[in-house]
Amino acid sequence: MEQENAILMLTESYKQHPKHYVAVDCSIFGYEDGELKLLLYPRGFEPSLGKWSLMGGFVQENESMEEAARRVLLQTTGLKDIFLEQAAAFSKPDRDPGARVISMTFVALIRIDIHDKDLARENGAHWWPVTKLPSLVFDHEAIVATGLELLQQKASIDLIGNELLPEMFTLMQLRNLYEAIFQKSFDPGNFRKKVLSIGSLERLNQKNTTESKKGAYYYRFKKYEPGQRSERIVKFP
Amino acid sequence: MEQENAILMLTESYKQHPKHYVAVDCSIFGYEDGELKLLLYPRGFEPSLGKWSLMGGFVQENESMEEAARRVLLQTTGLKDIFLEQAAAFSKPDRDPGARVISMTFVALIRIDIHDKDLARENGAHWWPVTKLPSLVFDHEAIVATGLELLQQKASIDLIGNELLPEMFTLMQLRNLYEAIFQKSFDPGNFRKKVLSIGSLERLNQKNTTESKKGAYYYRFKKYEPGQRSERIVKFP
DNA sequence: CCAAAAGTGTTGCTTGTACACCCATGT
DNA sequence: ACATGGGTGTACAAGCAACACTTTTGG
Repeated sequence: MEQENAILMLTESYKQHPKHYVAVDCSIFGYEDGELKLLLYPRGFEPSLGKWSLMGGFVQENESMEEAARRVLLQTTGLKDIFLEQAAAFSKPDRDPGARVISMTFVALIRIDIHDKDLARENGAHWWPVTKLPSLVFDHEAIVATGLELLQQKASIDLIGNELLPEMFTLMQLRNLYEAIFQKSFDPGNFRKKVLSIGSLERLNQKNTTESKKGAYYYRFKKYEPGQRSERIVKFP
Repeated sequence: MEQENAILMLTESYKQHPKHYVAVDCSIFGYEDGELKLLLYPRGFEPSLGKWSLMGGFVQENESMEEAARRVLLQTTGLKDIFLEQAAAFSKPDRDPGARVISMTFVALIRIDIHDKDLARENGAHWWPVTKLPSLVFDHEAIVATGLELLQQKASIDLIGNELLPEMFTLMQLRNLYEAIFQKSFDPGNFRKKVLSIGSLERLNQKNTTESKKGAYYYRFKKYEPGQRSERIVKFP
């Protein structure tokens, strides 16, 4: 602690403290076939070589944790400028049996349809439905659980589909996404009214006729306009 | 990244990565004289010796970040078993000019009336009203802002007074606390009904007569009983 | 008596929910 | 024609904000 070594009062005073490996681990969520999915990798090195794992990497000297996470995302999905948010830190000394590694975890949301599938395949990546996850390395199951909670909390105030759905989507697709996130079903009529009342969606003049006979209007998220912040907050579920 | 060095496939593979100083910084909130206050310290070593700072410490080899934060809290306030929660990580490479330090930040809530005032005085600690904070070292102002947001969010679902008020308190005291946290005023009648509807307070048979002529019943938080979780969620503000 | 806080009641508005009901159309 | 999803309307309950009103008692 500081007071014990106040005598030094130098940059030197940092030096008596230990340094640690610091990693970022990303819970990468996507949405496909009506299911919320998580991108997992067979771990590429010991310990636990080959077991399923979140994608992660070590924080380098010249980068922040966010930058490290973006680097990892770019290297594994080919995507930049994606939704990425800090979740929680995991720091039990023995959480990684290979070495003492402190891990900051992130939640990323991506559109499965536009990520680089070749890059993912190269790394042995696989999309797992969140309802049927395999057992994971170390404490990664707890990390995912925390990330999923954050996602639900986020979705309950922000209307997040933008990050997970294609550019244009029907309200049924948005509802299915929310049902996948919250693992419960919503009344179609009420969901429609709730979601439209927020005012952040705009209806297009095209219809999707593949999922119903009548055809459903496509919607998309309005471009974010500063100054015109959404007043109305709607809580799910 | 992992795949580049899959050849190693050894614990050795960690070794090519840099290590970092990892610190914990605590936003310690208390409540006194109708104001929400933050505990600050004059920094004890260079750089920025003497400037106001959050209390922090470095994570040691054998402890988690939570343990490090609890150690810091114990050393500076004499309190253990207090409310402590992870907030956010701050990791810009140049955030601390003395060295590259990655900081995990925590929010702590304590009852000012029971903390060790001698210990605090010894370290030069001072309680500052959150509405009149001095300028802080490095990025600590951003850390406090994040912590305060977390506190407000917490208070808007959990009814937190337990951590900040004395054992027994009147509803007016609780309301004043909430007004200090949210920096706005609440209708006394509505606040009373809202807060009692949650069902986590119990009325005692004693009255406080110092703050009003009529006298107001004291309340306290019910002991947490597992199984009997509060169903009702009430949102503030 | 009066000011000030304690405590209760009333009213009207906004939301959420359950559910009925018509529309359009591919099979 | 009918099943399926699209889309709208209604009716009721719940929750909340605003505010009126009554109680108590020290000064």
